[in-house]
Amino acid sequence: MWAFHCPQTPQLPPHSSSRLLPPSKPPICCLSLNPSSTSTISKNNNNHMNNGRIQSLCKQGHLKQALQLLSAEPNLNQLTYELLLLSCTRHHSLSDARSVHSHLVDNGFDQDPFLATKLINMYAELGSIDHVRQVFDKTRNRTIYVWNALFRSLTLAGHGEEVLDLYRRMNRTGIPSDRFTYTYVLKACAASNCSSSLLNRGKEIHGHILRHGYDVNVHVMTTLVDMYARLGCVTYASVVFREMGVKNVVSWSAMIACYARNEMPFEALELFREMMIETHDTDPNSVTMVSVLQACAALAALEQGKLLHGYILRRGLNSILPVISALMIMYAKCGKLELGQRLFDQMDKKDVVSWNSLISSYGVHGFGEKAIQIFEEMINRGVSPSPISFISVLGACSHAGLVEEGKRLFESMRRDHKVLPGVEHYACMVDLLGRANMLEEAAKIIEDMRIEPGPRVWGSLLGSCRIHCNVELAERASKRLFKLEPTNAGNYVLLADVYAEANMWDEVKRVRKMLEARGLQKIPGRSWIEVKRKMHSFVSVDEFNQQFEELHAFLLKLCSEMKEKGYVPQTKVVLYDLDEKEKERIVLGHSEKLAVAFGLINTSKGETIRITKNLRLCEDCHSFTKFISKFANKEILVRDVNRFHHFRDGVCSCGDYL
DNA sequence: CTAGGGTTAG
Repeated sequence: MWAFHCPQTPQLPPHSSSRLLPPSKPPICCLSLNPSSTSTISKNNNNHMNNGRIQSLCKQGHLKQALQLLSAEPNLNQLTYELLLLSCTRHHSLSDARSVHSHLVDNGFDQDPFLATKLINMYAELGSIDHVRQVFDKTRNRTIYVWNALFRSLTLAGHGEEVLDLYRRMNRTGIPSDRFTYTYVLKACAASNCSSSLLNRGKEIHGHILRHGYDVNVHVMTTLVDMYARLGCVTYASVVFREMGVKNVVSWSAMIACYARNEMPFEALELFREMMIETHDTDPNSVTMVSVLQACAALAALEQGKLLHGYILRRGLNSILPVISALMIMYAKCGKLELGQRLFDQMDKKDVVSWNSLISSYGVHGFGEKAIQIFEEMINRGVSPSPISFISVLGACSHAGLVEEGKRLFESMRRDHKVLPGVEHYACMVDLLGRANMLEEAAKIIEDMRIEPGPRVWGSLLGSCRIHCNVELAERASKRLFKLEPTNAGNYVLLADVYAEANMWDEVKRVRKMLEARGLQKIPGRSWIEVKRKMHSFVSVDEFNQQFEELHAFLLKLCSEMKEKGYVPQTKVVLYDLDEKEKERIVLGHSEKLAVAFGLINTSKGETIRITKNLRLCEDCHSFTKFISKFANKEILVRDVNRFHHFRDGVCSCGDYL
């Protein structure tokens, strides 16, 4: 039904329709106003000089002098006000903006929708959202430009929900949206913190877009892909993407980024390949490369990553900072820390993200002291640490068990660097203390938090409780977590792990029932390995895999040999109360061990094995792999869902903190 | 006044 909208083609009136609006006349007469034949000019003749002088002072950046003329000049025209407002924006001066605004009000220009748009954009730029709302509220003639300016400002300031409410209001007034409106409201849907109601709003807007024929607009459709991507609806995103008639490099990049962001790195690489093969006029650019590199990093696909590096060099994209950061991280996560360091050393310009990338590179490899050292060097070079610098360095402390250093850095962040701790930082601290078995202190940190502890924080605590088998605290943390993210299966599994460790089998059963009752299930374990530039995939106890028999026999033999040398299967990871032999059989069928076996058979002597997993590495696979790295003298790299393990000579870079 | 990207983590 066309309740409030008329079906219309997206052809739009030129922006300047209301540009030369005389201040006090009602807007209706302005719509057909011909800019070249208006009374405005003759009216302005007598002060034409002052307008001209103020305008040129604005253009030259002399805002203060322009403002001095302003006080003695009541007859300014629209263009002069526009230039004054732009100049205030450029000078970041809210007080000057206020005085130009009130001058404009005094002279009856405050109902000019063109200037209202400019005022809104200016206040948004100056960070004063209250003034944005005020201008909007006082503007009676709300053209689509005025609405769009409001939506844009509120969206950029993170007031997504408010935009969606206002969008409803606009629809009720009967003003049709244009292509800009759609991009802003879609962004507002995506920018708000994920909730299912937002997804419904997004779908509703999607419907409006189709009904009004805007599905031919590349910008609108790309934003739609991105919205679904950010809300985690990969399927919707890909349907929209596939049905787009015209795609450009931005649309392709948005879809590739969607896969990379939603833990589907395979699909990201596959789509990239498709883009390379099937499009003739859309070459990937630096933005595309960044997402593809992330996918390689997630898969620890070093060979693919090296090919991309070559391509980046050939295309001359190798001096773009985001590309280099992404390359550094890719190399680090593929176990080639020194290659990332070399890239860093060769950069002639570095920004804070380059530094952060290096810090976290050392962090994931378990080199905590080195990470701190780089962090300090960054500060000494005059680069201010960002919130993420602290997450990176605190994460590194936590991996390396550097409790005191971590505390010291946490205290310095607000005091010395004016960085306010966010939930992520608290999560790092909880992790740091929790891993070091200072669980009470970790719980205390949460109690003392001034902001609402999110799922990350409670998740850190639960994770630590699992390591140190603290049933009581684990129950407290999971209670909160089940409320905050009821559909995250991982939390239930963690709690069940704690109970199993404590031999509380009835409780294990109870948690499993909770999972089932909510229609959730443990995600089946899956591992990938790159051999000769090809990825091979394994599922736990995968009888359908053609090589399963061979691999399983190989593992059985290996296992018994290792047992003689002291390997003890960690069967407690099996969450069923079965007998020991059966448990051993189950853990030996874990996908990661199949991948390790495949790697041992199919790689040459000095070659590193690189494996990726969709879940956390289980304790048995971890100790098994540690053992093998010594026993078979193999370097093995495993990329977890949330961590990175570099096994060498019987030890792991994670320091046994899974 | 429109669209895509870097560093983080249980």
